[in-house]
Amino acid sequence: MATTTAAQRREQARIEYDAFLKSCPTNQLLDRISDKWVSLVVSALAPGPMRYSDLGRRIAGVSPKMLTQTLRSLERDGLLTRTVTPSVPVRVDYELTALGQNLALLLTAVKDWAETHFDEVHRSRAAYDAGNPDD
Amino acid sequence: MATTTAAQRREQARIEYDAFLKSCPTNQLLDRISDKWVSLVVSALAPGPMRYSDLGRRIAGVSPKMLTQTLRSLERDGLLTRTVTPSVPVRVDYELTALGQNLALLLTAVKDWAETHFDEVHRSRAAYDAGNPDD
DNA sequence: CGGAATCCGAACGGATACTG
DNA sequence: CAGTATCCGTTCGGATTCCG
Repeated sequence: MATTTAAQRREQARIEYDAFLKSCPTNQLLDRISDKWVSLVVSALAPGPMRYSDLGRRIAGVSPKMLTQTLRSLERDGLLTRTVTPSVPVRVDYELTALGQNLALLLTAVKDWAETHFDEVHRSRAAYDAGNPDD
Repeated sequence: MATTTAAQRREQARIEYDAFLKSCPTNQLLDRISDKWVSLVVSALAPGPMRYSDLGRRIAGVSPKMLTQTLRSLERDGLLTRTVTPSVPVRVDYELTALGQNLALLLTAVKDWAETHFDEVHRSRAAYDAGNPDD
């Protein structure tokens, strides 16, 4: 019976471990906000409310699918509100909640960091690549 | 010749646009640091240097592949240094650079935010899901 | 110990087309 | 205008195996 014990133990460990990971709130939430589109959307909405197509134009490179998907998840997480105005052409506004504004401060800081230190990173990259040309 | 113009124009626009995106430093770098493993590794290394296997144990859930991959990209970007000590069993230490420490402050703040506000987010999620059970 | 290489399923994400 | 639905290539990332 020793033939299956190792595999079984590993499987068992994997299951328990998986449950542990799913129960770890930080990991979950961190994974959610560590998303490219999340950063961009939240940063874009930081100054004030914006319409769907305005967001699409401002963010540049986002597909309708990703934009909607990101907005939905942010709405679900209570980071922004979605307001539908049933005019002749429908109008939908998105606005950060207090919680969202809170997060925006952090993400904007990260964005600023990226802008500020990009040249350093870029130089470091070039130096690294010069050392390992065949990577 | 109008038959191909539309497609060609779209293709052309896509190429130009792609070049624009690739030339946009912020987007690039933001995408890089908006990574789950990057946050975790940088946070883990914030207090001080750590060995490869210590990182693997501390981060919990990272595969050797992802850990190495993340460490390599961070080293390439000049956010950490890799020091090999050729002992009998090889020993490799990873340590944040000044730039890495700098980023660590921000990412740790984000991590703390996630821990602090998780319950709010979780409640919001439950409420949202209650309203749209068949999503 | 600290990786590198490979395989492979799952998920991400873009393009397109259609709806209300 | 503000999406939704589908297709489909690309990437992510875990498991496994092997090397110095």
